[in-house]
Amino acid sequence: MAKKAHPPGIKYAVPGGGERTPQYDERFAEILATATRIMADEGYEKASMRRIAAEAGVSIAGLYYYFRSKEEVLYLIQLHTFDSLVRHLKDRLATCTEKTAEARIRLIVENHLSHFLKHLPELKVCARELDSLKGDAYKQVLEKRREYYLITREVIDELSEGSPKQLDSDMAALALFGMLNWVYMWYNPRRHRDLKNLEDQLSGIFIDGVRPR
Amino acid sequence: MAKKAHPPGIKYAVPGGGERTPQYDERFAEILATATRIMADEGYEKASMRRIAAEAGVSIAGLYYYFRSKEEVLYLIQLHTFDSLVRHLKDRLATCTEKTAEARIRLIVENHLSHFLKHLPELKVCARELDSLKGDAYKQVLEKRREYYLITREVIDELSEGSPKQLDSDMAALALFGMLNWVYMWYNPRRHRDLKNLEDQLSGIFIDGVRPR
DNA sequence: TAGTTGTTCGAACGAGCGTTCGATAGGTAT
DNA sequence: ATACCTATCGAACGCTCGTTCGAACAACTA
Repeated sequence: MAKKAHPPGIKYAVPGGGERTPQYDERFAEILATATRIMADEGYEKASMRRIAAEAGVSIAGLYYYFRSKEEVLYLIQLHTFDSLVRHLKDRLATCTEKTAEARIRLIVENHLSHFLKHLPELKVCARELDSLKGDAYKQVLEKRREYYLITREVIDELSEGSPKQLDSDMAALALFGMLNWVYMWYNPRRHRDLKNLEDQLSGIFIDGVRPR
Repeated sequence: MAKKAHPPGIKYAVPGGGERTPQYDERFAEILATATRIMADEGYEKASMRRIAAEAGVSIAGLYYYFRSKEEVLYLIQLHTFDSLVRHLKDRLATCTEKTAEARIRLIVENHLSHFLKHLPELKVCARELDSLKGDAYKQVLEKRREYYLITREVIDELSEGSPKQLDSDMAALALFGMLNWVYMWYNPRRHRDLKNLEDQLSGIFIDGVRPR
């Protein structure tokens, strides 16, 4: 009968933990990409499993061979995206030769925005649907977000060291994420082709806003 | 029979344009407030007319005596909110004795955040559901948003005058709105009771980030 | 009193939703 | 040839959705 292809024993698949045959993984990734695009366009609630199935070229029942539920689809998008975001950031911070806090902030902004450009629908879904998950799935994603948040706040603390104004590094970090996550509301691939300029503008404002004079 | 209570001749009611009896207006406002709270909690798509009706103490059909459609409810929330936001801002800018650009930016931030505190659900709906409207309704709300945007950008231009760095005032304005509109994602009435501090932190970062040294 | 008008409602309609079930076809191993 | 495993599907279930219809009730007007 073979009804369940989902990895047994764990509630949800984790990145790199549920692989089967290469064909399975490829199809899985294809469908997930389609779902991400539709959820980015329409929002999580409005994106229907029927439409995801149709655009991915699979039947509705076929969809449930790869995913346990609609919520799991959203969970996987968010988990993969934040995981990849954090992993890249750690890599680049580790191999960064520049040791100044300013350079590190620029690296964080650059990492976030280049990820954003490369995975626009993913980041859009993550920014908009942060609160749509519940229970364990929410907590697991929150954990990844928190990791990202803590790394950033630490660099901000370093940057603002010795400043005469009493900067609240929590609020500063949230202000930075606000700038960065709001980008999906106005970013236009044609009008903002110069990614380097976008990075410089945003990190410039933030760094001068936080660093002591 | 008297089926239509909606103001005749215009597609949608405008603020101050569709008034009827005081009782009607009061009930209208009550229901709209309930709808706003639910849409802020659940999101536009997930907020059902049935739940809005139930929590407002009215039947489903009764709801449609006051509103033509669910989309009109969202439209009215956004229109009223942005209208009030812009109107207050203009008032305060006009009666502002301080003439420096810095003081004006602080005023914009203060106006935005105090509005935010006073109308938390409204601002939350506006920030999250900016793209959920279509057609004329979307355009009309966009017009109000644009007015708000232009006022802000002008003050930013003034503030950054004479700066050595080539600041893109469009991006700077969008960065500011990002900071401000993201607040609803992390703001906690208990943890951030000191509104003045929140205002100072955010305007401080932005002003020092934009102003020439 | 009879008629009009503003407000409210129960009940339903048609559509779409997420999800499940049992079956089927092809490949692989015994 | 038989048994099993993977991948896929058509069809349906039960439910909720936004919206509408015709009727009822109260209040005012002629």
